[in-house]
Amino acid sequence: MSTPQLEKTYDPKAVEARWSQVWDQQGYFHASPTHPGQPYCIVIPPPNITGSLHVGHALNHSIQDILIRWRRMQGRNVLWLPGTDHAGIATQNVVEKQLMAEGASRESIGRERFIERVWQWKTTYGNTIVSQQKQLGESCDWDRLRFTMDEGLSKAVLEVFVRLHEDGLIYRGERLINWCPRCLTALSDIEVEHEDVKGKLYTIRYPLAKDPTQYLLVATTRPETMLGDTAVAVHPEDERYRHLIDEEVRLPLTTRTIPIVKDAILVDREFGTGAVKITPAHDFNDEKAGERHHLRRISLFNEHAQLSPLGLQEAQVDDAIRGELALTSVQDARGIVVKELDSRGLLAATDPHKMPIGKCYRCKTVVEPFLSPQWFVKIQPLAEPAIEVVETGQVRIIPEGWKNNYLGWMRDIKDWCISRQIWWGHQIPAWYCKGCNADILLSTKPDGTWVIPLEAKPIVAKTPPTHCPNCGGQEFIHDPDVLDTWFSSALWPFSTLGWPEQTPELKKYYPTSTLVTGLDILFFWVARMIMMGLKFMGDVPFRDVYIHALVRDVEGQKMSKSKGNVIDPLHVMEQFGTDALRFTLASMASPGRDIKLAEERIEGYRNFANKIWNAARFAHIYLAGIKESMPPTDRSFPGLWIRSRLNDTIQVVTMELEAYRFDRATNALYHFFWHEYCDWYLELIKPVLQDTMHPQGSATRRMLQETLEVFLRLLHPFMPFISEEIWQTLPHTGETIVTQPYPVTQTDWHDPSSEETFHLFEQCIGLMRTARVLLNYPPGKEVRFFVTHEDPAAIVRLGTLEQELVHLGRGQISLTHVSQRPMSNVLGLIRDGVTVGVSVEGDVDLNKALDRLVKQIAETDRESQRLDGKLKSADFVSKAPPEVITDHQDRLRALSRDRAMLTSSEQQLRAMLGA
RNA sequence: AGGCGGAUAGCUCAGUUGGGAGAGCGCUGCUUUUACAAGGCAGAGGUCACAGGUUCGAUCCCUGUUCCGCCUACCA
Repeated sequence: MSTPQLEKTYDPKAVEARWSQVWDQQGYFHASPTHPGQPYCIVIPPPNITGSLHVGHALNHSIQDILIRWRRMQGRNVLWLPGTDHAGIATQNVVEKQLMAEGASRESIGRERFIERVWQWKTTYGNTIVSQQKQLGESCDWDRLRFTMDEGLSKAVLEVFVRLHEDGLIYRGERLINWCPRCLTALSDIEVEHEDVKGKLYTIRYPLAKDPTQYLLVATTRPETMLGDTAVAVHPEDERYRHLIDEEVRLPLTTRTIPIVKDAILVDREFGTGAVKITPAHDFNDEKAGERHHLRRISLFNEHAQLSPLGLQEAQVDDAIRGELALTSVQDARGIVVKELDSRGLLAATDPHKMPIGKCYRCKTVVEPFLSPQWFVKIQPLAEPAIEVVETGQVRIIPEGWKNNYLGWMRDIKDWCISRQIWWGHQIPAWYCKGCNADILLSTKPDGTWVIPLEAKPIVAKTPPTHCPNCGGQEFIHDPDVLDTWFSSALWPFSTLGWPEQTPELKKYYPTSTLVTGLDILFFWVARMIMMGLKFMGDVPFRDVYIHALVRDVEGQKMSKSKGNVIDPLHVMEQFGTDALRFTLASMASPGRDIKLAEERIEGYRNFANKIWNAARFAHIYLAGIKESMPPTDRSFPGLWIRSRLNDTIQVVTMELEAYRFDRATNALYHFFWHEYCDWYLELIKPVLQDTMHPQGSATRRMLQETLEVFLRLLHPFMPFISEEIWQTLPHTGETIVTQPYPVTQTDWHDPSSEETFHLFEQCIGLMRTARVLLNYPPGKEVRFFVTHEDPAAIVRLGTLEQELVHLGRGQISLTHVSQRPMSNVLGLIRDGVTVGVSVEGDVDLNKALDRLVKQIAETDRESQRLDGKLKSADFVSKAPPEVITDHQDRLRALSRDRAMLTSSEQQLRAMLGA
């Protein structure tokens, strides 16, 4: 419990450290299926164990924490389930680097010891991000922290794999897959990033077999793959080539001849020469074309993307260049092939050409289409129900614009390659009987890894088989591949809740409520969770998917370490406070727009935190006597007005949270507190508070205390630390703001009358202050004001505010009827019917005031003419709705009323200037 | 190539049944007054990208154009 003596500026560091510890120790975030209330559950998108908190996490987690704290305060049975994922390739890379530094390698220590090393690494470094999350104030149930390689989650993975296999939805196949020659593993389609590069388009002469003096011109961007061509395709309706169909060409640099086939799908007559080489083992389109024409697949490369001697042999490459080509990289091979074609007069042209290339999303190495046996998920049957639940709105995607993005991708989805040739991850639960597969299981790689040919018969089971059901053999080889990390992530919403066990948690919290994520993993993760959730739980994994923006730098560039434009959230939290960072991110989370984050914005909200802090300091000066909260009896204008505004703010914030409009919710909080509560309310009640004998004193102090306390609860999900810190110093019940009820609107707080009065008051004070500035009167100077209004009711209203007008206007106030206002030595300012006259004293420059009046008259005239023009239009009067016409008429009348006053005031000024 | 999004004040962005253009930051002037100079007060600043259309009326709805961004993709 902190003392009410608050420092002059808010120092977040000590406060944050203290409260994160208390919250955690007291178990306020602990969830239980036995708690009361409607369940509200979010599972965190598991950050990867090699990562540390970046600003994207900060945004993602801040939003979730806002939702979670808000729902918790609303009395829901809240569970925010944290965890991390094992990030197969990334983590393996990190540990391999460590080994390399020690002069060792994964291969040298072997699979078992390598995996031990990874676990060791995970224990030492894998929780970095978790402690950083706690620093951000995340109110996760940390007791339930999960990891994708945990025993329970691994059990779920086995269960899912085996059941999908039984259902025929997992199969082994030999197909072209994306292969990273650096990571030495397969990648799924979406783990490949496409990028346009400047390449070259080579046009090559393929001599006709029956007449080698004639050529077919073939264009390609990858000449080195021509060695593996098994056909050339032309369009069936292309007059240029129709006579060549079913003829053969001699494949340059080889001793082979290959057929010319017709293919309307592959060939675009407009592009290049209209003739396309088909290389089924090195291009995804060619693979399909090869199937259509029953072509042989010649795989040229080894796993390092070097030309393999075996491949060169199979391709019947000329002996003369085979030695030169063997074990060269793609780049080198290209040079050799092009040089060789050129020297033989077969290179017809080389043109610059822009083309897309695929890169590994983890290491940015150029990915090769590679022919190899892999495990796949047959995705179509899983995708169909996952499309339906989004179409019917059982899963809502917010903002809705992304829905089509999702549906489009899902409708065109391709089978998912789930096997990875790495060691860190869930090893595939498939075994091969040594006896049955004796003939084909002979080869092993240098590192001891078995190569499992496609023909091998796997036994898929949750536990290793003891004897072969076929031959009774008892020796087995475990499939060396591991599963794609996203395979286990796809089970996250139910595996973390205990599935396949039917735990109370699973029953209570599944389906979860909301998933908060960035667009970048909509396909990687969200789509797959929906498919797996429907398949294994028979229900959607979550009701709402909120997709937030990407955080970019001030210039709108993606943040990256190499560009040096990364904003480190921990540094920002250190500098400006965690609450400021959270509030900033929330305030910028407008739907459908990326966030350009600049430090100045965070500084601005640091100032907001400080403003709240100082308002609390102010309150403490006068709340010393109040030890417990009591219902306010304040019936004064400032109290009723601010309570009405607070009520409205509660309504807006709640509504915007329901709509996931964090930007608008924060704006409402900011505007209310700074520009209504501090600028007006606190200023208005100062005279009452400062007069210890004031009859309204007690009631005013209670209202001050109550409104501040309610505001802090309203603010808490957004700025958890400062709200807790201040709340603790105010009279309160309960031990923490974390579990207090979220404010709800109250009909008797709504007070339109005092809001209307305030509007009038604000205009009046505004004119008084403007007048002071126009006449260069010092702020402290006692000035005499004459306030009038055309509407007698408004004068009565203003009459009740005389004390307040005197206080904030800093001068004497005379409320008079319009006809009675003094006409000499007075500057009159007018706005919306309010007239404020200021006595002109001393030697002041009136030209500034005159300029303002002249300008205002011109504006008034312009607007009057616009309105008058509309009202004179027969079309407008006959077709516009009556209330719009009335409104126009009212505004025109008010303008001409103001104008009369303005010109009269102008004349007075001119008279004074002339004198 | 296709799809989606964006273009509003110097900057970052709000702005829904179409009817007087807003905020924050920055800027200018005044101001150290007892919650806060990380403050207070006042103020300047905008053909709502461009061209058409629908409408009595368009920042908003429709069509087209330009520019920027993102995603998807098999132009070899």
